[in-house]
Amino acid sequence: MIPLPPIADRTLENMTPMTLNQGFPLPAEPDADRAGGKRRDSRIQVRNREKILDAATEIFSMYGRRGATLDQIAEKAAMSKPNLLYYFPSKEELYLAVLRDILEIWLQPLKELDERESPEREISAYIDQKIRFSQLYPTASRVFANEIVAGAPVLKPVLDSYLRDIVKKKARVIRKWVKRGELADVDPYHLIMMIWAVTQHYADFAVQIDSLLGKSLDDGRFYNQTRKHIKRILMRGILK
Amino acid sequence: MIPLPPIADRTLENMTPMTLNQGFPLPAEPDADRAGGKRRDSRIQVRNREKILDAATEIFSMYGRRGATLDQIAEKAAMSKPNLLYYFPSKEELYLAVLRDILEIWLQPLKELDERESPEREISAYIDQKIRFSQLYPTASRVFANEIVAGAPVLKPVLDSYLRDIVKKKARVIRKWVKRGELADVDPYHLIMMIWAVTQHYADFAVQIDSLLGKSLDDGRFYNQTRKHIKRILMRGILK
DNA sequence: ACTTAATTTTATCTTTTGGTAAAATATATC
DNA sequence: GATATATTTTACCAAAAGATAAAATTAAGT
Repeated sequence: MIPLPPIADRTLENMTPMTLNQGFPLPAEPDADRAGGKRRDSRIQVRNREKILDAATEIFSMYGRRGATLDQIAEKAAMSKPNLLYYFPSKEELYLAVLRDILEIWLQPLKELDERESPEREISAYIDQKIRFSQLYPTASRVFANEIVAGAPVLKPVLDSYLRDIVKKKARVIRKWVKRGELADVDPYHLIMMIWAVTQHYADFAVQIDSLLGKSLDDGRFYNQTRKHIKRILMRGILK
Repeated sequence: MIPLPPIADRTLENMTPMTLNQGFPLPAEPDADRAGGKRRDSRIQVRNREKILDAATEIFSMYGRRGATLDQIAEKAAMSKPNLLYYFPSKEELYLAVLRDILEIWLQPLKELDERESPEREISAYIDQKIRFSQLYPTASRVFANEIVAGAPVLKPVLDSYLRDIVKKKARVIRKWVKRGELADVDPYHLIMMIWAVTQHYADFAVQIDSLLGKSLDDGRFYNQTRKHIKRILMRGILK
């Protein structure tokens, strides 16, 4: 992951898992609670689970939930398939674990839209965070995209409940800004969709962008140019 | 497919395959040219190939190139697997055929950007065409999205050559508008990306939109609201 | 109606894949 | 250093999946 100077103090990187994990709606792992005598979280456990999750993210991003194979993931994680299955009991569980991790960081920024601040500041910060996510976790973004494009076979319940509620709440915030006359008369939902679409595009369709421009968000200059350009057009489009 | 009144005379529907097929850069099927004695294009051929392509589009859109299985496609097309393989010699060939069909209609609208017209008119028409594509061919759009998200394993060469050239040409058109002072100082490439991202989003992430809004582009009212909203924000963002 | 060619079905083969069993090795604890 | 526990490897299995062969059926041309 490419370390770039944080844009604001409200960055994805310095959020603790604790913060992120609050109220997360995917069924949590049974976790074989520590009371059961088994020591979890040994150094080796942590390291290997992480290795596997990284490998899985990459493979799932390229081949999708069904197309990815445990053999590929195991190879990328430099371990045998049964060894991998020692850490995650099945492919489906592994996929779920990957999605859980992604959603944690994907959902966070939206929650922070604060009606007490100006829309200019808040929406600008939101766009920053979204595009930063695209830069920091492009493969994760692609796994997510793949899941949604495929019809959200696994995430549908989450979209229908959790995400729906958050977005509804934030749509109200945007509507308030409009009523206050701080924002042009935009539909909150379409605005949010637009921001998602544009920012995620640079991660999800990275190959295309690379083909057309020979650039990626890894390139700091391109990253900033993209960020500013998106913000310029969108902000112009929605501010009064 | 939902027939809606055409927006302008320049619609996707009334373009002939002839028009679309010009210069298309994916290796064409061997086609066992008719000279070889074998009659092609019997009624039954045409009907079955179409049935298969439709089924394949749907299955590939849900499971991706690797995740889709011939059994699923055959079932959806209501024929046996060997029978399917009688029409398309392999899964890979079938996937290619599907992509070919999609690209034909996907690429067309961009080619029509005309510098002699006003950017207001041309970009507006372009957005219309793109969102119309999302409405008419959402599953096709998803197959394409899947291919790109997966890293364009099959289409990469096309992106690197054909698409690249078209986009470069059209970027020049946009740049000309900017120089003439008819358009704000926008980067042509980012503008094109933005239009793609926003318009395709409504097809590719349709489940998400359905979860959040309970609507889809099939709904004529929603279609028009979306179209106008996108155009309002984008046009405001880029016009002088 | 008869013959030829096109289409479809049945049976089958091989490879890939998710997953298990059990033995072997390494690690930690006393 | 012995013992228990955690981790890894090897060998394997059953189901799924892409593909082929060849027989059976249907349609077309005369």
